[in-house]
Amino acid sequence: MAAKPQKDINLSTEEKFKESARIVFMKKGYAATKTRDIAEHAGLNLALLNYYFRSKEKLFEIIMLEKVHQLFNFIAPALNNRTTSLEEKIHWIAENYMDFFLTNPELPLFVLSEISRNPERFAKNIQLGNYILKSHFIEQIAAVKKEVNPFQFFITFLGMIIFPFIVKPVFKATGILNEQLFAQLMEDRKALAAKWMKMMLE
Amino acid sequence: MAAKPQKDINLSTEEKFKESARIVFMKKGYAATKTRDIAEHAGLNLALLNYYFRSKEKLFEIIMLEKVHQLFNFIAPALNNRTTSLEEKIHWIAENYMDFFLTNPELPLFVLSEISRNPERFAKNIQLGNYILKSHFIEQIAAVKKEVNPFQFFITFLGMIIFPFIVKPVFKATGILNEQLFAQLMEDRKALAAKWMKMMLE
DNA sequence: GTCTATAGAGGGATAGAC
DNA sequence: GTCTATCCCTCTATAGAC
Repeated sequence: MAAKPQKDINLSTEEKFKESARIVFMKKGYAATKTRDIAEHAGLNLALLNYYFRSKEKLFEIIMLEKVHQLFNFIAPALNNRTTSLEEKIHWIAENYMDFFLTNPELPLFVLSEISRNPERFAKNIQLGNYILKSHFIEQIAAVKKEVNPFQFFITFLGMIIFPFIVKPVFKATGILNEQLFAQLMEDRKALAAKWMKMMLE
Repeated sequence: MAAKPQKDINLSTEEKFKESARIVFMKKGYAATKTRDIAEHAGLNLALLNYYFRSKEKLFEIIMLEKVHQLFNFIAPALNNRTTSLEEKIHWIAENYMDFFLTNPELPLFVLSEISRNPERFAKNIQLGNYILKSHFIEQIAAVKKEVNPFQFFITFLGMIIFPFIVKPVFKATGILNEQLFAQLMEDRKALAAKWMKMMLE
């Protein structure tokens, strides 16, 4: 078996910067992040950041775009799988979205707050909106519940999964939650979200 | 009838600063806000900001505390009304929380993102956590659904109401939503959220 | 490619006149 | 209380040696 590549150590300088930028930007957001924070986190010289990325803004755009794509490219395809039934989709989404956010817990609040602070930057993504609105999942929902706007179900289902990750910091600060309890609740929530969603559509 | 007090015009200098600080901090967040932004928005001299509030940090703490209290002091009492049935609470909450956020649409994302960026500042609010966990609403939920942690229902119900306001900027940027459609969806959502919540508890 | 040194702008805060 | 002027530190970005 080949030697496991030593993570971080063998990364190129550029990759080390990006890796640190992901961590620091995600934690502090664009405005509160200093280029020095990123350079120090990476253990690299500050001047190199500008050598590789020209500016803080440019580096941020790279990371942000990457995170937005990571998020939407995971969420969107599941909605458009034309080979699965509505019930199958619901179970798959509840299970896999939850796992995705359990491994990327900071992603939703980061993306949502940065977009809301600077919406112009994302106005180009109009196709994404239609992609979701005209997805197979939405069609299937519309077919079983004609009276209600299917978007209402979609947003509720998404909220069941994502909202806990958004309010976690608050409940942690108030002492209601710790990481272990949260993980357990989210594990249980996979089945609950699927059950509730199906109930809403009956 | 007494003359209506002229809003804004007759405010004290201190109040004018606070009013502008609310708007600018809510829109940009702490880190991206410049004290000059606030002074300009208020049409006042920058030096006066420090005269009245000592520092940007102190002014922010005043606004932030005010917003957190506004949010939690609205949310919490409804949960502890011992004179209403579970069903009555559900209807009241769906209707009135929604109206509250319709008039304060930026509040949730502002409070949630600023707390998650600086959780230490709010570690003192431990009593709030227990206040919610031991609320009459949670007790009533636990009484009808013993198998599931009542917190799961609470977070879902809250998410049904708040989550749409958090993702609104994204869906606006992608062109799915405009303000008018959003308002209509939220109006419909009052009844839907109550119906779904009752369904989950049956 | 990587470093040191520093330019240059921005932004929080204060001194001091009125 | 309110103004002008300005201090001074921080932060982004670049020049230039190696």
